[in-house]
Amino acid sequence: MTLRDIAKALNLSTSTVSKALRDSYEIGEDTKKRVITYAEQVGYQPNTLAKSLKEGKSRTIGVVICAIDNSFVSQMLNGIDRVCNERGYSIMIMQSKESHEQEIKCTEVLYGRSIDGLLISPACETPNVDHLIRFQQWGLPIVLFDRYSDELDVPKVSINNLDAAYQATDHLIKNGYTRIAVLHSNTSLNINIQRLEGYKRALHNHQIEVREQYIQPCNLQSTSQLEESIYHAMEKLSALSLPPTAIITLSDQISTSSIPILQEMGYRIPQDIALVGFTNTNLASSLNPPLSTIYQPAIGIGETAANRLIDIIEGIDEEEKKTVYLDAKLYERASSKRI
Amino acid sequence: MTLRDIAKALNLSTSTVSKALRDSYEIGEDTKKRVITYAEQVGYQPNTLAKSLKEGKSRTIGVVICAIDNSFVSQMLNGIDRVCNERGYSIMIMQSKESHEQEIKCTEVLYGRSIDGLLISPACETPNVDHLIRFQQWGLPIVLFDRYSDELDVPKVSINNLDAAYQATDHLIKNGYTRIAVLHSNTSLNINIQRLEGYKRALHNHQIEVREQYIQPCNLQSTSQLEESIYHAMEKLSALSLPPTAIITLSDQISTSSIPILQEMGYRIPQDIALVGFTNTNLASSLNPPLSTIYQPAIGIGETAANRLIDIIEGIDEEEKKTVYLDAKLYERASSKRI
DNA sequence: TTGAAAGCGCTACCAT
DNA sequence: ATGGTAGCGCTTTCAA
Repeated sequence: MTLRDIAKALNLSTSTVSKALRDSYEIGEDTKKRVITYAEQVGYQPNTLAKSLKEGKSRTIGVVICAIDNSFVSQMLNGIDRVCNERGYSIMIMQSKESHEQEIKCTEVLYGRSIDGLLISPACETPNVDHLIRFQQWGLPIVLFDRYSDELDVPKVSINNLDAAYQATDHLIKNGYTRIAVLHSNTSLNINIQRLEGYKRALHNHQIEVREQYIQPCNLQSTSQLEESIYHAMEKLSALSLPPTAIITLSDQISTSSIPILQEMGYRIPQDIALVGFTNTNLASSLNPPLSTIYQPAIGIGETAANRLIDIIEGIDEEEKKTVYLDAKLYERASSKRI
Repeated sequence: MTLRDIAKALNLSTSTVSKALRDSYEIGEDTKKRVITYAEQVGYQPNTLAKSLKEGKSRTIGVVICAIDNSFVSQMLNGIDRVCNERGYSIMIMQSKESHEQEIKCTEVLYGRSIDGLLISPACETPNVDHLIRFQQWGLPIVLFDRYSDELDVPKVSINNLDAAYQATDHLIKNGYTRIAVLHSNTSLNINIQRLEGYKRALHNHQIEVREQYIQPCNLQSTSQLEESIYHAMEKLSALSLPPTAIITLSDQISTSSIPILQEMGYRIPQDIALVGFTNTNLASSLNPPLSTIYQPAIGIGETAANRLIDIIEGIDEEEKKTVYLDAKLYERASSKRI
């Protein structure tokens, strides 16, 4: 059922029908009524593809994330989705699976599908943004969310990563822990660098020496590689002459994967090792023991990023380059209590 | 950068360029090379919109789920995504938020966006499928996954719901529990009916009377309503003259929401109340106590559904109406151990 | 107030 | 082997 079909049936021209359905002032009330009634009756659905092609915009936003099946990520997507629906945009989600190559493929597919803008949280693997710079030069609006890189001059939405890691570390120190290790994402993405910096700064402010052996990278490429790398990191840490008495896991993926592994390895938490994790799972308080967490405003990150991107697309953004940092929140629970 | 731009630059016609890029036998090798080289050099990206409009297919699949931020759902989406990527389709995901009205809106938006097919897991609210029947009559291929309704004559992919609930109930009975309550999704969707049926059949096979007061509906509309309804259900159950000694939660949403609530209400698990939950969270074994679960092959459900839908779209499906039931698996953990 | 026609970028048919 | 052209469904300008 197309405009032409309606036009033929009502003995009108397609342009009249088009205008009538868009409630144009040019069309008489009676004609409008006739058209609208008929269209409803036959269940006319405008062809968005044709409209998009004609108008040069698709009202579709591309979203690239590392993996969809992660509580933090899916909450951000929820925020993005809410805003996009509200403002009349559809989203096309693709997963980079932390692979740089895959990420490039995702962006190319999305660009080919005429997205009006791109929301992307880059893969950990190689924080190279040449492909994004190319798309930016071609005029594609881009907003980075959660993970970001300073190499790309676009709006960014994230949290106060330094502060979040500082809070976690400071909390552990105040609870009597001084030998604190971190499990991080092994990427030079800003988000990771900043979190490591927050960790170091907290140690420094408490006159605690930073030990490089306490800083262990994890491999996020796949679940199995992540689990393996956490296992190896823990083995390395426990083999140290001064093994750590506390651990901070710097991402949701690492946190949720670490918990079962630590338990399997026989660590008692917090007696053998205290734990604070960056994670948004709503099961944190139900874990054994309840997990102290750095909780990020995931929905807010998604909403803010989507709103900013659409603002840019629609040309109503003022300070478009300013990065927005939301606040993460520390929830103190038993996994990091003073012993 | 369009075909015409390339054609102009190389002094060719658009049709020649089009054919050259699609490696047509009609085009000479040298011309092909010239075109391909130039296209790569200027970073030509074909306009998928135009292609879709022309060809009458978008290579896009619409996916409607209740909510994206749920471990089970996001795992299914992961499976769908994998298959779609592999087979050259993009997906457009929309959330019904368990609202029937919202679900209709989702399907209409997706249909308007010229999807080639629809993967849908209907909302709990009102299992009315008239809108789907309409789309089906208009020729839109549809596959139901996870949740399904017999009212709609399309391929379905789910699990052996009756068997899954039977397993959970049987397990509890064998561990000595006879007063077993269920928290269910309050929907007449097949999936829920079947699970309740499995529960009843297990009781029956063990000569245990089915008490209707033990069967409590929950309201999935929103997180807060869900939590409230679980709370009320538990209050009702504990007020009974013979309160239950075990509970089965019949969906991922209910399971993950129940755990913190039961703990807050002061129930000791399994001493005061044993628990078996339908859930795919990978934190089940890390909970306090480790949670016995019915684990569904979520990725497999997604993959199977996506493959069947694409088979239908591409006309290579044979037994297209047969429903596929995958097996769920019971993991026995401490939350339901014999006391 | 209504209609004719061009054109968005692409493919496919038919000429050359 | 290459090119011209119609047309996918829509919006928009200009004419009637």
